[in-house]
Amino acid sequence: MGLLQKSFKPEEVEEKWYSYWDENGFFAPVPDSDKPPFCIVIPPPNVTGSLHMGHALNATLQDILTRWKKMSGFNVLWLPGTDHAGIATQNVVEKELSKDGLDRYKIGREEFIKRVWKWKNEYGGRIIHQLKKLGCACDWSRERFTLDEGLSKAVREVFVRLFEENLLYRDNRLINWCPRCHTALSELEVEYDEIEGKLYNIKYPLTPSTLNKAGIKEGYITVATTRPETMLGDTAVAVHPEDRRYSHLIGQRVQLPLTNREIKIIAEPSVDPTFGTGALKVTPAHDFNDEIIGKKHGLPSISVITEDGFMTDNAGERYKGLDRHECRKKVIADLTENGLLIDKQKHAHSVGHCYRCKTIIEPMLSVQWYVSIDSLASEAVNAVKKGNIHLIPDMWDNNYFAWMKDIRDWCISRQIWWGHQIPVWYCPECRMADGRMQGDIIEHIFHKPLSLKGRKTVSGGTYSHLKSLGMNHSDIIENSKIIRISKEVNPISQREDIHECPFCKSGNIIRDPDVLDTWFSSALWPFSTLGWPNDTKDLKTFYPTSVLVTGFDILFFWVARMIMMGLKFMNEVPFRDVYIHALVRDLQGHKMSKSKGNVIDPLLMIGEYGADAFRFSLAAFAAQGRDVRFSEKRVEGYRHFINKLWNASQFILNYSECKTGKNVYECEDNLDLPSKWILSRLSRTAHNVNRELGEYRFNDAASNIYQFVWHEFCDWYIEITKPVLYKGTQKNKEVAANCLFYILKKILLLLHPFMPFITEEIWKLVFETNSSIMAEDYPSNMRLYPDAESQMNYFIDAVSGIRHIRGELNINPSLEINADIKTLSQEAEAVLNDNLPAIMKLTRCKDIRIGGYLMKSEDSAIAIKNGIEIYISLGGLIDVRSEMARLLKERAKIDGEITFVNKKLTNEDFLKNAPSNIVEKEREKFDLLIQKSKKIIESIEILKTI
RNA sequence: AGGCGCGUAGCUCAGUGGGAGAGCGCUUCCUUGACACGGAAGAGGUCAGGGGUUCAAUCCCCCUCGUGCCUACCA
Repeated sequence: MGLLQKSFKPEEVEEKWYSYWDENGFFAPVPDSDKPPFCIVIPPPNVTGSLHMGHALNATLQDILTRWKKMSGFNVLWLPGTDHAGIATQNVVEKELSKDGLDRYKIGREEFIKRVWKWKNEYGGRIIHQLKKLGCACDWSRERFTLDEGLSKAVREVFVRLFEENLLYRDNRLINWCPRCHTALSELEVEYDEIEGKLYNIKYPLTPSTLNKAGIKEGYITVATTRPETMLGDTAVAVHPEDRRYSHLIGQRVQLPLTNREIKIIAEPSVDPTFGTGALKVTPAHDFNDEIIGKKHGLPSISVITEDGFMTDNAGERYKGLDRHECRKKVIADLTENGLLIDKQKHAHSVGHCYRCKTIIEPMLSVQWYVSIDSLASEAVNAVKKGNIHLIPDMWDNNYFAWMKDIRDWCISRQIWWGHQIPVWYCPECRMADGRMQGDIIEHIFHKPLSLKGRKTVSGGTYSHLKSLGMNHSDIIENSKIIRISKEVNPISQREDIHECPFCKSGNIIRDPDVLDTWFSSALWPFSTLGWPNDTKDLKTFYPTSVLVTGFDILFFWVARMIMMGLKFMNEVPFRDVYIHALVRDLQGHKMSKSKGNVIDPLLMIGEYGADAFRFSLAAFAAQGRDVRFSEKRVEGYRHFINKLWNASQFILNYSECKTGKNVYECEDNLDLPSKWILSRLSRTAHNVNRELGEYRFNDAASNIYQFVWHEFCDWYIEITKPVLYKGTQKNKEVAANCLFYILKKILLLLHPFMPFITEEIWKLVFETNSSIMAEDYPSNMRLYPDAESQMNYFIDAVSGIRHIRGELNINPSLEINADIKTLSQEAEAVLNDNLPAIMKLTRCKDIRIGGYLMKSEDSAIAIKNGIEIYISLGGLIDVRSEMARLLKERAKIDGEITFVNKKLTNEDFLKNAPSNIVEKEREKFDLLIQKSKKIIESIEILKTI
């Protein structure tokens, strides 16, 4: 029997037990098991990530479920992995490159991807390592990565099938562009922040012909804008058709300032006449609303900003090449100089930022790949409506439905290199319907201008043009990047890489340079990780998975898309339940972020308090539907709980020679009241914990166990067994020890999902076994003793009654006293008589008489608890009456619990005789109480007559 | 602007149509043979405010205020 150390040292056991479990296969499901399956796929953290509070909460909850289900007779798989996190990872590696003065174009695509893999292999395992520190029971033999071979195969299969079913298309439209990350983003990847900007009022002069027609010499229309630089790409001014101020100008023309272009004034009902001047400049190439107006009115789109955020040639000689922010200043200056800027006002508006790098995004016209989402989305809505998927808590339903209703086609192409390259090829040699070569509209730009045979320098051009200059296919591909593949070009999508055009057999085919949105591969995660598109055993066993545990921040990014893809490709939902947990905030309720400096590092918490205490805290914090304000103080509190458990175990261990190992229920007749009581309480606790875990009420489950272990088992039962263990008969000792060990065992089992390490440690030490606690059954369906539970109340009332008086009278705990207890029932009297030694021990009484009043002296006091009257005698040490009076006056206490012998002081009496220093407020309070109770009595009477 | 939440003890938060709770903090007492990371006894709340439904409301409904998030708009 190993003796326990003085205190529990988490750092000494966590590593040991984790590798023990892992090496002995406790984390893996059993092949061909006939147990029911239970499966969770982890929300794959970014390879670039390191564990933050959100991950810690997320992983802890999954681990609790995993371990609980495993112990409850399920064949459990918790499948781990990481996400390649396209933009985020590419950014990290690009930053590294820039330290060496390099960029990705200088080293080329192939070399760059090699470097990212190298980075991934070196640093990508960090978060996995951290999950292990937390104790996660993931099956690491099944660990996946969104870019590994199998998942890439799944991605390609999905892409090609969607392509074949015409659910994918390319289109030239306005997208959110991050000039820094140099890629398109989906609308979800744009974060809107309110910023204090300026609203500029600018004069657009009417053209001479317009003035002539109107017969006036001078005139202008004033437009309001927050983005003056985009005026260089304006193609109209729009006013509301019923706006009287402007109705005479509809159809007329204005001179676009700072350019030599004239634009039309159009009527457009979506213009809000009350905003600004009521006249809107229309820039279809750089604003989403303007794009809609432009399409409606057949306006041209003029791009004035490049992919890098600089002004294009279209912006005019004076502005081309300027940074977009610089250009704004210059435009303002020029307008001011020309007297065209009327004024500028402060104006708060929200501006989109890249969710990866926080750069202001730019609406930009470009050709991208899209998924037609409507049919997929309606199936996904049905799955939740029909109850095939439950969102928990269900308040998310509305959000989900609302978002799915307004969903737009999903832009899935990204102009970066790290990711799944789109499995599409284009043949520049094939001809289009109109007879042109497709190469005519595939445009290249050279990495650096190239001299051709010393006579000409080219910086780029269309594929056909470059060929006509004598360049061959590989010259073009190797020295240039593709800047545009027109949407007219015919894409060829294939499951296997192709090397020649299936139509004209040309070997000069060009692969689409873009990669897929990271979320495209994550959308397949629940089935791709189980082996799809192969028909694997895992897929058969574990799909659909049981529950997805995730934060609401990726409900749309990820959860909704998994539902769509799961339904589309597996014909079945990817999971039954979606448990949506809260966000972890700091104590002030702010989001934790590096820039705010309020981040709490989970690993520091584990180091300071141990993984068990930290995990238990997270579980206790995880109330549904509310964000978590993380308080380190509470973690400290739960570390105390661990210490309590450790010490209780140590105490029990001291009496191991007393136990016989007999099943406690076999000798049921020998069980005393407290033992039956604690067994019954244990049973109830286990029942509640099982129910609450099943309902994802982790905090309730945690607090139930906490309450039971500390305030029932330790505070009462252990204390009650002490006199038996110290001085009891051999037989009584045996019964008590058997019970103690039995309950400790069940407590460890109940706690294991929450605190895996300490429970395994104590398990091994106390029960001297070679088998793991993980292999045991979770407590459930134990015997209840309802009579014992109610009878024990007499015991507890008696003890706490005596203690209450002692406390109120400040009787020194070392002082032994006498007590007389009068009960109102035979049952109570019997219960107290049967348990006298324990009661005396717990209350430090030298004598307790039950049934009569022995000491009705002036020097005694009573407490009344649930029908038990308790008198205690103090041996003349204290003037009880004056002491009581002092206390009562001091606190103006009116609950009637404490009073004098022979003269029960009711509330009414007390107030009648109350000294004048009892404030009027107390009297009012009392009156209110009387009224209230009278009302209640009346209403009950009424109810009876009804 | 619309939607979804939240407002309960000094702090962090549970909770319920009939008794107002936990942890931490605070006060008093106690080192008694598991544990001072402990034990015992306490103080402390108009359950945001107002109205309604009900015999009965902290809980259900409505309004107001405060606060957070999501969606949309923001020329």
